[in-house]
Amino acid sequence: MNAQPAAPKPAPGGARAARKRQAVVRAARDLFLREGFGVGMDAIAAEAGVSKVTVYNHFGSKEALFTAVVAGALDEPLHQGPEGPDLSRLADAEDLRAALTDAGHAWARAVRADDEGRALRTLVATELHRFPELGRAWRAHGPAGHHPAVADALRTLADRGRLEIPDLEVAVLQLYSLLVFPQMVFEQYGTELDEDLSERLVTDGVEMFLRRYAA
Amino acid sequence: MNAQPAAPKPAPGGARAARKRQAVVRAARDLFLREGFGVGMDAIAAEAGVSKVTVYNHFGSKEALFTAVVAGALDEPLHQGPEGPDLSRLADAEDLRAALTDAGHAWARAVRADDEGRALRTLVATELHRFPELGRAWRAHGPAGHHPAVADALRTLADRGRLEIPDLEVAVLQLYSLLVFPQMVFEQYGTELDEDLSERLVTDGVEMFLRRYAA
DNA sequence: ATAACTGAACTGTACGGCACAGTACAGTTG
DNA sequence: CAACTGTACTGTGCCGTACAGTTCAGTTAT
Repeated sequence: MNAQPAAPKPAPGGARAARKRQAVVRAARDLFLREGFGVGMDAIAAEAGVSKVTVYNHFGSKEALFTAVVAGALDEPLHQGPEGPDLSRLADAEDLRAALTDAGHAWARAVRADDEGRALRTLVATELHRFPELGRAWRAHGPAGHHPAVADALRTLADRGRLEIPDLEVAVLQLYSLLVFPQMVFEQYGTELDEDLSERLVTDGVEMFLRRYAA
Repeated sequence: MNAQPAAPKPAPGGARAARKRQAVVRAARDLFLREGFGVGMDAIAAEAGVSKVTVYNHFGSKEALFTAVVAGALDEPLHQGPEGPDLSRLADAEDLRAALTDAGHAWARAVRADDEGRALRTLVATELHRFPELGRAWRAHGPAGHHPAVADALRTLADRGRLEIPDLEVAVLQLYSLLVFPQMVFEQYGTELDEDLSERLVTDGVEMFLRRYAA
């Protein structure tokens, strides 16, 4: 007698199973990001080098596969921010201007190089109304996710008397606005911000920020 | 003898035809924006109160309908910027800070209220690889579209000695970065920027801009 | 002017073809 | 023995078209 009469599906377990499952996840993520939710399951199975039945043995339906894969991609720390290390150095930097400029360039490069990030953003933005469950991970992936780390760095800088920040929340957003948002917005419009302009934006953005908040 | 043996389809002309056509366009735009390209032609025809054949008599295929409707929506001046008028006043304003703040609030409100604009952005961003023809209108709809007007306003202000702007292109982008981009980015992530924070962002953004560029 | 005529545009339904989600099953691999 | 494969199958949904009948706008005839 099954204690759970509505036993949906037992997910396969084992060494091979794990390998196949990972192959499916990778293929599904790539294709979903490139083609959107409209991609066929046959294509995913083929890309993964796997039978379609195997896909259905691991994930019970297309929607389950989609949410699992996308939620997983959103939670990967890679997309949360490969620019973490710079922040710890920022609070202790001697030359604050140089440190900020370096951080800005790192951010700009990260945003520009992150093709998967852009695809992920547009994909979730379009399918969000069909998969509301993704909302949580989605908002965590947004700018509010990086928020605390930058806020900490700025706060310690203010505590040490190197900056004078009346409204911390605003200052954090302004830093983002000057250094990363232009990259993100233009990237969404497919217009590549050329190297030179990007350079000028970062250095001048740092200048602007320091003129406002330097003690 | 038809001089054009490959006569594709003559689009219907006349008073009634124009009405029906407009009904189709409206319905298609609404449904495409709400549901994406996946919406069925039957649904569009039903929403327009029109037979499906009529749709195919006007636009020959689903893709043609899509490109026509979306390109039309992109070209509508409404989405190009309902904030035009403020710019002409900006150059002549006595109280520059107040004028900039007003303009910022107007922009913020416009971006926030423009649900169709957001839907349009995500829709085109997702389907752009399948309809490359939209690229032109798409980029014109982006921030580079408003660009010239703002650049003119800032240039005249600089010519009159009220601002000191070494790099006009950067200054324009910074103004956008501080006043509009935060709204756009958060809006894309579904996170509503609350009223108070938005207010502080605008006033403080203007402060920052003026401290950098005021003569 | 009113009635009859005319042709283009529109309607409703039904259908062909195709792609795709999900399943069944018999056989294979580790 | 559990997981995987390959193929073939069902069912469904949707694009695009065919066809037979109806509405509409304008022109001509009376």
